[in-house]
Amino acid sequence: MIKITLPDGSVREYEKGATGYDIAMSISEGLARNVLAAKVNGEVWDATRPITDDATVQLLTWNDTEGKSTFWHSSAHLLAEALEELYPGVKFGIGPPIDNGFYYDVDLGDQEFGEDDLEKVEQKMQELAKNKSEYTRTEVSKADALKYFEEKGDEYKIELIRDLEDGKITFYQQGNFVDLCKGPHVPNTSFIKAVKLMNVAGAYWRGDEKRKQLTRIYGVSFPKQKELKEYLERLEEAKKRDHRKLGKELELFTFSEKVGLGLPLWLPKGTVLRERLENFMRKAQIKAGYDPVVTPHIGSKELYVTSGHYEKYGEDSFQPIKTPNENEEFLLKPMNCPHHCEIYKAKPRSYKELPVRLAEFGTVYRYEQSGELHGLTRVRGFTQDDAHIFCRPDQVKEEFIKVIDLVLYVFKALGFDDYTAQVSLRDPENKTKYIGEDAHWDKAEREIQEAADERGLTTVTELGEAAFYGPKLDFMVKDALGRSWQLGTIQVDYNLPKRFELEYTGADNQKHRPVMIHRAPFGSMERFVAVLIEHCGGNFPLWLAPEQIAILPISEKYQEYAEKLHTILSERDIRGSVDNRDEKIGRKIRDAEVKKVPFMLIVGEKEQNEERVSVRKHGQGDLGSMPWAEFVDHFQQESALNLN
RNA sequence: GCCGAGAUAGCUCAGGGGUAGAGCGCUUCCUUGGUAAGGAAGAGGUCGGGGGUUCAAAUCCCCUUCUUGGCUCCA
Repeated sequence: MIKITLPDGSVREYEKGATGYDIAMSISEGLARNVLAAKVNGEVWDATRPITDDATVQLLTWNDTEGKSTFWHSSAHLLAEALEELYPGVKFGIGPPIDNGFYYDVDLGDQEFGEDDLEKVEQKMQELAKNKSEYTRTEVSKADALKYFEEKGDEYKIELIRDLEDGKITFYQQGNFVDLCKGPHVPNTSFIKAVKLMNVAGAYWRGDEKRKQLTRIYGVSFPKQKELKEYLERLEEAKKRDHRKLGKELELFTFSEKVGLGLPLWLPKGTVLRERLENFMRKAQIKAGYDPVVTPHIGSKELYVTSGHYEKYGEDSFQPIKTPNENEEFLLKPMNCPHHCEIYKAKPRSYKELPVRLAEFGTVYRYEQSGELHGLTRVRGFTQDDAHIFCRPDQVKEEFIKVIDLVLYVFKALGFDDYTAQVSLRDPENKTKYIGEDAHWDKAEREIQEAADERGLTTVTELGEAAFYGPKLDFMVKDALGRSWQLGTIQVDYNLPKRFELEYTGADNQKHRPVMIHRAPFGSMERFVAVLIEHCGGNFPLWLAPEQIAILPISEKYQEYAEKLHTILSERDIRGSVDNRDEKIGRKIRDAEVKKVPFMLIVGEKEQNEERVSVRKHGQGDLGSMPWAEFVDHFQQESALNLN
């Protein structure tokens, strides 16, 4: 007999070799039907794998993240089985579960595969699922594993096996399909009741663009048909919040082929929104001790040779522009920091004046691969809410913490509570990618982590994600479709001060080198606005709304009063317009609701005679009538709540 | 840049080898109204661009530009 400890702390005895499924059965049949896998001593196992020693066991169902990924992993195998039946000779790369479903990378040889083929594969998967084929696990020797795939002619699996340790290799088989896999899997294919293949994409083998591109098939699956339906509905809902769609509908921004790809044009309403945000940030920065500066959009090539950016990115950038006579080369600025370094150098600095914090809404231009451009989140010209802090080495951590506070203040003001703080460090395997001294890197990496800890941030650490000149702390936020974007960023840099020979005079009357911190709480105005649009679904906080009120006269008889109100409100910095179209009030209300205008002021005979307004709030309906002065008070209170 | 999908009226989209379609928007007229679409009429498109096949191409084929789902990249 063996002793099994369950998550509630209870201990039960079972026969040696009992499985997760057996344990579930002993609790309830309903649970047994839903068990997808079992976590045995912290490791996820098949629910059908015998447990031979005392263990702590947690049964995993669809409600557990690990249960879901087991389910999706098994679905990927089912996809592979279907593909093998439909496309004999297909070779397989990898087929893992992901956040929302699974994929399999396959090499279909000369056979063409497009989105039209997905349905056929989907049907085959459903057909195979009904066979209730068990996923069986076998341990194989490295030699046997290689032999199997050599005979099958699958060079990708062979490559994977070569990197594995003999004695730790397992195969899984369901139906006629055998795959190299460490598992675990759900007991059998009939668990998979609903499947949807989402799309096809190209993906380089092992993520290396120099290697062969495989066909990646993405799918999602569920234990119930209803859950698939709900998932697809949620996806539809999310698409309605897509900033590209709302940006067009709400007339915030546009693109023009003639202007160029990845170069956003801000429409009047989008500009109002952006300027509100900029002013908000300006105020916050002044309060935090920043000095605004302004620098040109271009800089001499020499500036970037000095900074090291030219060496690193010169080839992959917009190419230099030249003066007609002297042939001097200038670059569109891809960064603001070199300019700011020169501002720092404009006069001798004393340790007493540090930290110097130079802030600029600096527009930069970077060549991004055409396939990577995406709405406002990935563009070729964008404005950073940039600033560079020049401080003494002993001030780094304190300054870092102050910047974290600023970022958190901004996020809080805008209701961004669902973000991830990511500490991006060097790839320890590949230090040549980075410039600067080891000791500096180590100190900076340590200080970033300490600063994050002191502010209670939950962080994830990513190796190899650091900038080439220093480690950073990034704030990542997901868009409507679950894609992760970097917003705020804070980066320590020991490199540029050295390259630009920045100095300050210390208390010892000696020259010392300052440390630079690059930081941008929004990141870029473009990306931030994109994520903000999706975050609030186009229903902006009152202080940001491009149009805060719509004045709606019942008929043209009350237009004069409506115009008078408009003037009164404008004088009080309330943004809005009069809808004087020849339409009924119901229509005007509908249109203002669709445009997501926060307040509608309906004025007719009663209101005109008594100097009142009937107030209607977006999404809430009629709030009744009040004297216009009372509305102004109410409005100003509400818009002031948001720190602006 | 690479793989897949797409581009038809201002917007959202249907159609598909033989006279270019709908809804919304726009213009004009009627209507002067009370909390999410009043009525009528009208204007508006070389079907992204170029080439080919055909008696005939928006439709089929090739090239190209842009958009888009991914991959790679991202100072």
